[in-house]
Amino acid sequence: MENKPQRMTKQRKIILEELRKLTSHPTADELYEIVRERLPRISLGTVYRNLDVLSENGEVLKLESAGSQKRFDGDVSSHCHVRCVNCGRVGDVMDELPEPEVHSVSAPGFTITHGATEFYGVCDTCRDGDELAAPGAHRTQ
Amino acid sequence: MENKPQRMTKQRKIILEELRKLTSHPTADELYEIVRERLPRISLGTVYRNLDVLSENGEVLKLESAGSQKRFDGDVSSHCHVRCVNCGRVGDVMDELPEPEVHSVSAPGFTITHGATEFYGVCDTCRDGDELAAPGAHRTQ
DNA sequence: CTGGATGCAAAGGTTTTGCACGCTA
DNA sequence: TAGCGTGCAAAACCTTTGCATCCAG
Repeated sequence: MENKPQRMTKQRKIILEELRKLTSHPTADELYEIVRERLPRISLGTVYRNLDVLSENGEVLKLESAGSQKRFDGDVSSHCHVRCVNCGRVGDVMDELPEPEVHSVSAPGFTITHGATEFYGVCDTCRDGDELAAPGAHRTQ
Repeated sequence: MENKPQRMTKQRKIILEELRKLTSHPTADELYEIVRERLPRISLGTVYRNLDVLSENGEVLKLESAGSQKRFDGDVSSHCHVRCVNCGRVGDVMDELPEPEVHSVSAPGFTITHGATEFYGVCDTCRDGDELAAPGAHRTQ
């Protein structure tokens, strides 16, 4: 799970570059749109395949904890995330927090390997009330 | 987000009852199969619709943090979860943990409202190596 | 050269939705 | 009785995959 990818293709290189430029934790198709400006003929499938490979190699983070649509993070260093409960956008938490103590907790039927602290809230775009600016948003209630 | 549902139909009542009986944090279709034993003519769409209503009313928990398929929890009291990184199953952590301190953290562009500690690991079924018993599982590597 | 990677498009899995009818309050 | 809720099926949505071709090493 930490072995380097076999081939560094143009596509893989540019996907990685663009993801690392961003702090926005894009979804696969958001990244696809961005990469497409440099590689107009790239396909969405290629973006998905590369994000898979890169996350298995530990070069990017696949944020499972992000609701329906997966999001990706080019910053692999240990840090916490906030998620907008309205639109799903993910942000970085600036402060360093201690990793949850794994050895002190028990869960029947599970072998716990690690823990994470996650935050929830509302992003500025959603707080300011414009539903249009929140992609795929539908007001909760 | 905390108003009671307008009507307590047979379907809604039984869905809630069955979910509260379980500690397994089922997916919508797992719950559908269970409820179907009591209401053979119920539809999957109804299960989804009711889980939405019930979670908006705070009667059940919708566990967004569960990868591709969503899971639901009939136990609304504050407790932490473990997630199997192999098959996605969710379990309860027995120990009480302090809620992360929200006021001490900052995230640009976000208004943080609450935090949660989440754990990851492997469930017994996956540890024991039988891929067949893990629904939809595919070994990571 | 060779086998991993790509583009394309189709398939797959999960969740949502339109519609006519049913049933709770 | 009014109008929310239901069953059914189709649609929508996100992600994965098969295949012929391409290209990095």
